[in-house]
Amino acid sequence: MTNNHAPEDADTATLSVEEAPSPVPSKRRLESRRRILAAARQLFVERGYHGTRPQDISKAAGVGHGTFYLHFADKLECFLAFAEEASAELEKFAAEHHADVHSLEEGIREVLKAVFEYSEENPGVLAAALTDINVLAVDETDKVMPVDRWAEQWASTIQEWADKGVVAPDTDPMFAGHVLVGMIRQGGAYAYRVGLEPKETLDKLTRSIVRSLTTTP
Amino acid sequence: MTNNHAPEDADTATLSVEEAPSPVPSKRRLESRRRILAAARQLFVERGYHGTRPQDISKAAGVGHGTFYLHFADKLECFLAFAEEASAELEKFAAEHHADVHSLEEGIREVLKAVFEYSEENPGVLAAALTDINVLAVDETDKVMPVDRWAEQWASTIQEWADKGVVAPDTDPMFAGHVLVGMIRQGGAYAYRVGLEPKETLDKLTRSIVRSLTTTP
Amino acid sequence: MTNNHAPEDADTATLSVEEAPSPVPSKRRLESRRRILAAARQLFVERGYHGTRPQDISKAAGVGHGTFYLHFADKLECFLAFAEEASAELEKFAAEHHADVHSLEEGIREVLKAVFEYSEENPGVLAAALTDINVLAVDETDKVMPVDRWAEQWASTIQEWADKGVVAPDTDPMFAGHVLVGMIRQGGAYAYRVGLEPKETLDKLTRSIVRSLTTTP
Amino acid sequence: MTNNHAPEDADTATLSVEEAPSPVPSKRRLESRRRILAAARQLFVERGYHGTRPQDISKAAGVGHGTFYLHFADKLECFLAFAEEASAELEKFAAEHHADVHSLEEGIREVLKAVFEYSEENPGVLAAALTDINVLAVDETDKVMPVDRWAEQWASTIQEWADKGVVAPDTDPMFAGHVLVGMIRQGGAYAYRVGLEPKETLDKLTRSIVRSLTTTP
DNA sequence: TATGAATGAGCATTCATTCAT
DNA sequence: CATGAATGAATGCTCATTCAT
Repeated sequence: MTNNHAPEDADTATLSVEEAPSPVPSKRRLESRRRILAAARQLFVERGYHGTRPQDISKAAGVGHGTFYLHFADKLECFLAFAEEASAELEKFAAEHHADVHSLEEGIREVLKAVFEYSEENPGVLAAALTDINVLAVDETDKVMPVDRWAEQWASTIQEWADKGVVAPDTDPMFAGHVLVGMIRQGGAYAYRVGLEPKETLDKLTRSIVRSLTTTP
Repeated sequence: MTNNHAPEDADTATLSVEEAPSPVPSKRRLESRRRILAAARQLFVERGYHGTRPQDISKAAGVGHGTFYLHFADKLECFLAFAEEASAELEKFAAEHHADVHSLEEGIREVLKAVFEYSEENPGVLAAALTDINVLAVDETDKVMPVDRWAEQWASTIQEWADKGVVAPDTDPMFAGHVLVGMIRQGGAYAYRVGLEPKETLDKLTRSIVRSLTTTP
Repeated sequence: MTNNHAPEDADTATLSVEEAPSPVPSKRRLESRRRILAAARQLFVERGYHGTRPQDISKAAGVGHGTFYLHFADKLECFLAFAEEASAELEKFAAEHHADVHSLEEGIREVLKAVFEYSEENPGVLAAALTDINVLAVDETDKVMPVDRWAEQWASTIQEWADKGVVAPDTDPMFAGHVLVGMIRQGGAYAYRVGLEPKETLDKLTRSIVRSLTTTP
Repeated sequence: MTNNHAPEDADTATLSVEEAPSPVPSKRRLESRRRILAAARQLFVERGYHGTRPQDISKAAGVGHGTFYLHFADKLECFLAFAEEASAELEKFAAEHHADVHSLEEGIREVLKAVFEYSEENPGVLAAALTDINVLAVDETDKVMPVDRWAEQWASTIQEWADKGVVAPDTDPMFAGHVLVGMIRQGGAYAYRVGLEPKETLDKLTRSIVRSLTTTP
């Protein structure tokens, strides 16, 4: 079908003789994609998925409308790329802010702090990126929601803590990861909406999460 | 609740002695609304907000397309009515399942049990009804999301517990209410997706929530 | 005029035994019609033909929506009844204001004065009533436009003047009647829009019309 | 004139060095617009504003429905473009037919002749183009009606005559311009409807107009 | 005679995507 | 590799009119 983007999933492209898919994505091409993603990010955050048209993105990116489809198979793919990007950024941000940690509480607080700082520097980005996929498109149940990937990351962190014995032994890391993401999401949204102090939000959320993971003997 | 939307207030200039626009909403009218809401519920659950057209609802309800707009000003109003309905049902369901409760844990478990039982009897309804309003329509920020109303209900329950001294004194009921809804939502969705046993889900969620609200001395 | 509206076209109703069309239009029926027409007048003036729905009229009249069609076959018939009413009113108004007239100029001035006074007492009514029928409905070419009836009235007045020899002998009364209505319409609309003094408008229009009808030897 | 309607101003945030949205409106684009306008003209004349749907225009123009909205923000804008076009055509037509003129009567006769000839070559176009804006859309009072622009053109012509002293000194050019348009409109419509000879119409109308503007000492 | 709930063809408009250049 | 004009199925909604009560 389309040739430049995705469809051939790594292993399937073997035979095709003509059209080697340009192994070195020319500088111009990369620049286009960068501009489109930047514009998409801004618009998805400002107007939401349904309020943003591919045309708007192209225009804001300063490229032709057709160029959009040179880089993304459709609107959803573009959104997922945006979500991915935000996710990666957050992870990097969190990694950089990883102070030395001596307790569970400190660890959680550090990560949350990174999340909130990222959110302050990139307002609205997380909220937009975590949008539920079911609401974006019907019958796309195969695709993985960004929010779930995030939960899985938390799960593995919790697993590490479990290995160290700092969380309650009856904790199911995967389940806890998802629950925890729910806490951050809903709690963060509420705090933002009512204008709660970042410090206070951090305190309250940390406390809730730590307690939900531990049991004092 | 209100549904007789009246685009024109129409004080009608003339004398008009009697007034009273429609004090008794006629059996036929009520039946229409009932059918439309029932169809809307089914379709919103099956296909989501964006996958459901007013026409589909009307057709499924067995009424004319125009009749839809006799009862709801627009699609969003219809969705909110559906969400409201589901919310009320859940509340009633929970109230009925209120066993005698002797501890915080027992209390939370009872409510969660009601929620999960309701969800089993009405699969998908809660997930649909809790859909984020920002994703439904752009610039409808004034409207209250069902999920927030639910959080507020939890908040008042938590407040009662706080008055009894069974939750940690440093608990902010409103914040905790939202956090708790996040836990249920995300945890419930995860459990449903991976097919976790209801009993197990209930145990895990109850444990997480109780811990998040208490601190053992 | 019409009461059971159109279907039996006066001469065709001879045989029908049952349903003598209620030769004495009950008081209630007349009252309904009166209310509807009054509401129609107000709305047609305020919002124009296309901006007014039969429902709006019924509601403003304080009658059921179906009642509208008990009195008028359709919206257009209702509009024409309104135009007719306005036309009759204006004629009556003009007749009452007929001072003794000793010259053509005086005669024209008197009629115009009546028209403007009527317009001041009934703002917008004439403008609305004179609406071009072609703009109201497609393929209703058989119906007579109010504006044409008005032109014909002017024509017969001009004929009288011609008989008295006060207008130029080469005047075609019918043509002149229409031209004159055009002058009043467009001139009046302009004067109203730019807020010209009534006195001044009257002077200017009278002057133009008198001149257009006479030739000084 | 302007037609590249740009719903979003879209300063596009990013750098964007080149700018210039579409300095040369591509041949294809112009051709599309031409076809749409031609189709619109035919349909507006044949069926009137309310009898013509954007879909009909697109279909008749042989373009997709969406293309219509690529060139006009909405139906009204398309109609106004049509009216503008007709107006410009008429003006050009009149300018070309400007014979040497030695008297007011001759001048008026020449212009009217041009108008009637244009109307004969383009039947119905003037009638359609002069449609009252209030009848097209409610609450668009800001837009200038073609008929008013025409009146203003007449006004300036009358002003020129006044400067030469060939019209009565008490003439208000602006008012007279509007009155005169009323005469042409209504008189022309009447003549067309009853099938008056063009020559005769021209004579009668010229006579009326000349007289309305002059006073013999 | 009156009602008002119901109707459904019809409307103006949008937008994700394609394709000729 | 890029463009932007073109597309047309689809959408949410209206409103003149009917008809069961």
